[in-house]
Amino acid sequence: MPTTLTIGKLGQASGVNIETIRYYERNGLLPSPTRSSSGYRHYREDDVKRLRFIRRGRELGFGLEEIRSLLQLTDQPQQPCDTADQLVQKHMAEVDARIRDLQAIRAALGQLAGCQSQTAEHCRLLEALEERDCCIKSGHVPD
Amino acid sequence: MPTTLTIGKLGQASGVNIETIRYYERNGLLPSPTRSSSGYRHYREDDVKRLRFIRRGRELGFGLEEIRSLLQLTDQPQQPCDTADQLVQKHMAEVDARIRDLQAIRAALGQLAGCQSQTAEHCRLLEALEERDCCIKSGHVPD
DNA sequence: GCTAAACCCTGTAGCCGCTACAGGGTCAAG
DNA sequence: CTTGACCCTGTAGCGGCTACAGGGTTTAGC
Repeated sequence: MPTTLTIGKLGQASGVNIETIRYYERNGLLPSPTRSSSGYRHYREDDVKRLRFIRRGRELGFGLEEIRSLLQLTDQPQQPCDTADQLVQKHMAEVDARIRDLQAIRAALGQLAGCQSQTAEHCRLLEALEERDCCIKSGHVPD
Repeated sequence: MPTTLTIGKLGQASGVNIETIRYYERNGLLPSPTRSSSGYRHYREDDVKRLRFIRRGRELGFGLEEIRSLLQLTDQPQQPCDTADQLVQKHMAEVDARIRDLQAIRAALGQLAGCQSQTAEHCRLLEALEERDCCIKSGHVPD
C-alpha cells in the first residue's frame, strides 16, 4: 500500500476534481507537492485532509479567500479562533440575506406564474416586466 | 426636449450601467442604435422600455438567454405565450431548489456558530470542517 | 475663442471558481 | 511492444458584468 497518491487518487479520496486540485495549488490553497522524476505530483494523507476541508468549506458556501483564512488557523492551533467565528457570523448573515432575496423573487414569480393568456400580447409575465416599476425590493441581482 | 438619448441618459432613465448597456448591445439583447456623425449612440424611448424589461428580468433572477427569449415574445405579440409560462415555472423551481440549499447551509452554519473555544485547536468550525464526513446533503455548491 | 470638465468611443482584461480543451509525455497491463 | 489510462503545462471559456487605457467630442463658463 503506497504512502503517496497520484493526483487522480487524491481526487478520488477527496471528492475534488483533478483540474480543481491543480487550480487550488496555483492559488496557494494547497501546497505544491513533491514531484516524481518525471514531474508527476505525489501527495500525502495530509493533503487529502486539507482538500476535504476545502471541499466542505465550499459546500457551506465559503469563498476561497475565507477558506484560506480558515486553513491558516488550522495550521496554527495556538491562535485564537474568534476570527473563525466572526467569519461564520458574517457568512451566515450573507446567507440569510440571500435567502430573503430569493424568497422575494420566489413570491414575485408566484404572482406571474400560471398565465392563462393565449398570446404574448396579454401575457401576465411580459406585462409585468414591461410595465411595472419594480417587482421586488432588493437591489441585489442574484445568480 | 430631445427625442433621442445619449447612452448616459439612457443609463439614468433605465437604471442600467453604461458599460452594461454596451455589453447588452454586443450580446444582441439591445439593437444597435443609430449613431451621430461622430459615432455617439442615440437611443429612443423604446430602448428605455426594453432596457427596463431586461433589468426587471435580471432582478427576478432570469439569465440573459431567458430574457432574450422573453424579449422575442414581446416582439411578436401574436405568438402563444406558453413558452413564457414554462420559463417562469422552470425558473421558479430553480429558485425553490436554491432556497432549500441555502437553508440547509444556514442550518449547518447555525450549528457551528458561537464557538466558545479560545484557540483554533478546539474550534467547533474548524473541527467540523476537518473531521466530519459531510455537513450538508446537497451536492450543489453555492455562490 | 479658449479651456477644462464631462461626456463618449473601442478594445481588452479582470472578477469568481472552476471546467475543458490542445498538445504533449509517462506508465502499467496484456 | 502496443494500447490505453494516466499525467503534464498552458490557455481559453463560462455568466454577467466592471474597470481600465488611450483616445475623440461636446458643452459650459469665462
